[in-house]
Amino acid sequence: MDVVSPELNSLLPDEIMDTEAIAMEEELPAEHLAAPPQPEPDPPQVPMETEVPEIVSLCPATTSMQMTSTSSDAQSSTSSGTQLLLAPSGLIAGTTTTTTTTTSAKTLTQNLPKISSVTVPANHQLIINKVAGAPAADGKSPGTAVLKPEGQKLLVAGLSKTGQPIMLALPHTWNKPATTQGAGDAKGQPTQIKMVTTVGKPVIAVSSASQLMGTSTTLQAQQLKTLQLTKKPPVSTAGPMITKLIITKALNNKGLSSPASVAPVVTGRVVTQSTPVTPPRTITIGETVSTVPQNTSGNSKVAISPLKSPSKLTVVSVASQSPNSPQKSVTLPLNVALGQQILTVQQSAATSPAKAGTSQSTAQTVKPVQTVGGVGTSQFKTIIPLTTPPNVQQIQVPGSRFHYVRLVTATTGSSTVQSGSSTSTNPSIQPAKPVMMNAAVRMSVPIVPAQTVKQVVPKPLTSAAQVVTTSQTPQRLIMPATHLPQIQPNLTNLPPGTVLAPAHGSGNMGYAVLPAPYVTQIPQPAFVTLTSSSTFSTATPIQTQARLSLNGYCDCFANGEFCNNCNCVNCFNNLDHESERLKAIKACLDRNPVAFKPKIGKGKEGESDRRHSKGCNCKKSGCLKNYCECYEAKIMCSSICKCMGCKNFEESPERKTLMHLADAAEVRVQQQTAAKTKLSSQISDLLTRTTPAVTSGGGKLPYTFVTKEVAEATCDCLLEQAEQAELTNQPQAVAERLILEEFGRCLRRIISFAGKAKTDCPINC
DNA sequence: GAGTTTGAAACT
DNA sequence: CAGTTTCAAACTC
Repeated sequence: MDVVSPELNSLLPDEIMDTEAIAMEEELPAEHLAAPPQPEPDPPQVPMETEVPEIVSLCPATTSMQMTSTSSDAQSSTSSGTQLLLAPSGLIAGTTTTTTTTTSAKTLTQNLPKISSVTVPANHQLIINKVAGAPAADGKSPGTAVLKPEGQKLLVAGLSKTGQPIMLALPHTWNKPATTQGAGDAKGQPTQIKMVTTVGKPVIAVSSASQLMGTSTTLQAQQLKTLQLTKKPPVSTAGPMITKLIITKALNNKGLSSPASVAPVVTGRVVTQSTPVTPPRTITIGETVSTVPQNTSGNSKVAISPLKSPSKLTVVSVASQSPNSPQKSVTLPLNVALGQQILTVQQSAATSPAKAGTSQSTAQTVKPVQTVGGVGTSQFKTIIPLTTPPNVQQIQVPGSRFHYVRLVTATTGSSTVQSGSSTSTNPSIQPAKPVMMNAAVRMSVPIVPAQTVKQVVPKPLTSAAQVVTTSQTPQRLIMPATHLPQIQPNLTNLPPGTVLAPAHGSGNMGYAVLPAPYVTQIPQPAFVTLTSSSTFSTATPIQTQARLSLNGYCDCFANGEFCNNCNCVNCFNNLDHESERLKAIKACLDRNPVAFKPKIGKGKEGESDRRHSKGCNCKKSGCLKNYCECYEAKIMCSSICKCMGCKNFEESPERKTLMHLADAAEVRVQQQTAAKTKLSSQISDLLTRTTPAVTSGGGKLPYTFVTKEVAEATCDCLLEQAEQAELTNQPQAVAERLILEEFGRCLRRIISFAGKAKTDCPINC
């Protein structure tokens, strides 16, 4: 079924729709770590999947994101991806039993490298050593890195609460970045992935290869746990490259055995994000675990390092609607998080597992979002699994940073099905929840800008996903009006940057990703549009005035955000002009594929080593004014800058002086502000207190002598006192005391004058 | 607050 | 790819 109407397709950037454009094989030749013994033609790639340069899905259950759909039109496979399954051999059979029907997944399981040993250190890390001689090392393509039999290690961290280890499959391509690193330990040493799950700041490190830039993990209640890792190879490579490692953990609810009794099977998929030149690559690692139905996952949190991206992402899973078929694996594409960092993953218990699938029409309440480790909540992204996953469709726009989620929640049974031609023909949709066209409302939700990662998420083609495509409408959240009272409050409560991602297949859970501006800007009433009014003004040409708000000059637009509280005039960068906005986005991406990527990226060193992605081009400012983007970002210019007369480098005395002065000025301003605030409150309080005490005199009250002039003079005295204290380097406590003493003297003088005035002129002079 | 400067992005 | 134009923010007065 089509998720995007042809009209909409025309509006979307090429990166979105042109699945052929991003052929991962070009730069990242498909490498099957566990290649089938016999050369097998790759199945036709699904458009959205092909956008992913490399998709590795080893675990059938977890690959449902791309392959769960069993309908005839379901996506075929992810064969192009490198695949490596690192799991005890005996567990492999269990994985095949779960769900997947794709051939690639089966073949993968047949050729999984065997793990020779599993080491569980005390720090919740699991090291898996691959057995030598794994069939994966054939080296299908020239660029293929080969797992070294002797030491390919996979370090899995963060054992789930149930004790199930999360294992990461490490495709041999993982080593590729290492080869280009130039580090001494790049070659010859076993590649090791470390995944340390700490509440505060998760760290995922890949030894000897590259540095991970960030991670994001989403756990789908009861059924899946996905983890995204972002890896960035050394800068020395041709261009910035970011690899995302997605770990998907599928939990089999029916499993009654103890958590420890069943070993998890891991599949992996790695997405490598790179510059336009370098196609992204994705590794997804999934884990199929039989667990106790109730919350095996509990509230597992995976903190992810807040890396370069200022936007952070919080992942919160909500109780899913009970799947009718627990065995059905539900995979949730987590790459919706894009470049955003996921800080928290909260996995909630399933509500009612035994509930019949057909009755799950009502949206369940979204659990409160839990945010961990961040201050600027406005920048946090939240992934909240929705309870109506079958009705959630996610459309991601690779490279565009914009991701769209279409939610089609179940409506009443009497509701009629959408007008679209595609859905009615699909028999699989019939049992699914029909969407009332007249009553349904749609919500437009452009999703989080992928700042660093070219998103690769297959179109949700599952039968459950309802297509209410009214031709020109862009990707939207579609919800029945009757459910809005339930859903909207949830959305309202969502922290900015909520991520709603769909569940596929039997999907019991959906996620939505909403950037903060999208949530905050759009008033809820405006957020919902009746589908009946499908006349979305797509034909409206972008007028001159509109262009002003939709070109790169607008920071909001450049940041992939809606304008909010801006001073723009005739702004088109809002939901009311979605089509125009999409056109503008497309135009921008056509001109510059990385137009929506953050300018400040990560350097080759640690996280703190940020640097401008393109470098500045300053000529007159010496890179010591805010004209310079590097200086503005408080980073030093790098070798890629083309500035002239640059003084923004480490040893620059001008820079040091400037920084020192700036710091001193800032401190001074803060102190003065604090002092003023405190004194102001004290004066106000004092005047309030003195009011009743002096009213009996019949004369002019003392505080009436505190005229504006007197108050200003008093403040001058106090400020002078503060400055003197500062100049003499008095401690703050002493300074405050001096100021208060001065204030006391001023007050006594005022009172004294008031008394004199009353004496001299008892009759209200 | 108006005018100038500046550099990024768009445009050619 | 280089030069020019446009634009909005930074900066100055």
